[in-house]
Amino acid sequence: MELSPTAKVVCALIGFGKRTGYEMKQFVDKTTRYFWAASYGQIYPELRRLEEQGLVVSREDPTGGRRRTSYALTDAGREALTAWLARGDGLMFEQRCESMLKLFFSDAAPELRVDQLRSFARALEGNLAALRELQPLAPEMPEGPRLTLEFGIAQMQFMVDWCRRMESRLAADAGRPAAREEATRV
Amino acid sequence: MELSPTAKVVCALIGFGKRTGYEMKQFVDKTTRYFWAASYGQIYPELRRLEEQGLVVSREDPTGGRRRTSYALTDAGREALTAWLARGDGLMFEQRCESMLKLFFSDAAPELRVDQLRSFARALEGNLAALRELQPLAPEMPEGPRLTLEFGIAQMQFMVDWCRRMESRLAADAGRPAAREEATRV
DNA sequence: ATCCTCATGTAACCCGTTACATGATTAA
DNA sequence: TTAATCATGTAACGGGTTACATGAGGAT
Repeated sequence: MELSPTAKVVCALIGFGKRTGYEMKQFVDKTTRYFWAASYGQIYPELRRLEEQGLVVSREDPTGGRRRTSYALTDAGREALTAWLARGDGLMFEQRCESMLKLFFSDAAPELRVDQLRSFARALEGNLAALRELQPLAPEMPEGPRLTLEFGIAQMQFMVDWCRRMESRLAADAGRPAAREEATRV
Repeated sequence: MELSPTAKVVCALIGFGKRTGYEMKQFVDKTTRYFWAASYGQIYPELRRLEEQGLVVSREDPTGGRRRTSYALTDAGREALTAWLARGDGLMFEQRCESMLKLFFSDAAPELRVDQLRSFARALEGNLAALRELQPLAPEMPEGPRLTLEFGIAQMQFMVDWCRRMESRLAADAGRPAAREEATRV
C-alpha cells in the first residue's frame, strides 16, 4: 500500500496523537514546517481519502455545539505507517532557496552581493528565533521531535554563520581587488 | 514586470551565457539543482512565454543539420533581471526532507532511528561527493557560482557530521540498555 | 457588538515532474 | 550499426497554495 506524500504525514500525525485536521495543521505549522509543510487544502481531502482506503476511521466528536471530526488509525493504517518508517527509501532532501539562486547569479550585479547575504542572514535569524522559542519545551518532547528541533537550530545557526563569514570575507576582498584594479587600470 | 519563478532562472541563465534550452537544463542539473531545479517541461514553455513578453529574443542557430534555437536577453529582459537581483524579497528558504520527517516521527519505531540516520548520512555523502567533483573548477568560476558551491559543500558536510554525531550519541544511549539486554539474554 | 480562535471544507490556480515523441549527429 | 549525445518539445498527471466560504464559541 503506497502512501502519497501527504498521506504519510497525516498518518504519522494521527499516530502522534493529533486527531483533527485543524489540530494537525496547527501542529505542522509549529513544528515540521521547516522540513515538511502541509496546508488545509491537502489535509482535509487526504483524511477523506485515507478513510475510503480504510487506513483511518473518523468519529464525530463535537465540543459543545461546535462540530469536530476526530480520526484514528485502523490496523491497516498503523501497519502502513510503520512500513513507511521502516522502508529505507525516501532519503530525498530538496531545497528551494531564492537567495542562493541570486547569489549564484550575483556576478550580473556584484555590488548587491553583500546586501543579499545580509538580508538572507536576517531572514534566517527569524527562523532561528522561532525555533529557539520551542527549545524550552524540548525536555518534555519525545526524542524524535527533540532531535529534529536540535537539527533545525543547528542548521539555521550554521547558515547564519556562513552568511556572516561570507559577508566579512567579501567586505575584506572588496578593498584589495579594488586596489589591484586601480593599479593595473589607471 | 513580475517574473514567474522559472522566468527568473531562465533570464538569469541567459544572462550567464547559456543560450539554448538544452544547455540551460544541463547546466542547472550540474550546478544550481541543489537549491533550485528546473525541467525541460518548464524551460521550453517559459522561453516561449518570455519571447511573447518581449524579454528575450530567439534566433535559429543550427549546428550542421541539427536545428537549434538560441536566446538572448532584450533590454527589457536585462532590466527585469537586474531588477529581480536588486529586489530585497525572495528570501525564502524551503526544504522538503523526508528523512527529517521520519526522524520526527521515529518514536513510533525507535529501533529504526539509527538506521534512518545512517542511510540519510550516506545519501548526503553522495551529494557531497558530486559537489566535491566540481571543486577543482572553482578557481575558474565567477564569484557567484564559487560561493554557492562552497556553501553547498559546507552545508552537506554540516549535515553529514550532524547525522554521524547523532548516530553515535544514540548508539551510546543505547549502549547501556543493549548491555543490559545482553546480560539478560546471554 | 466585535473580534479572535476553533473548525471544516473546497475551487481555482500555479507549478512542476514524468514520460514520451521526434530526429539529427557523433563516437564506439 | 548501434548507442550515446545534442536538441526540442508537449500532454498528462500529481501535488500544493491561496483564497474564500461557513459557522459556532469564547473573550473584550
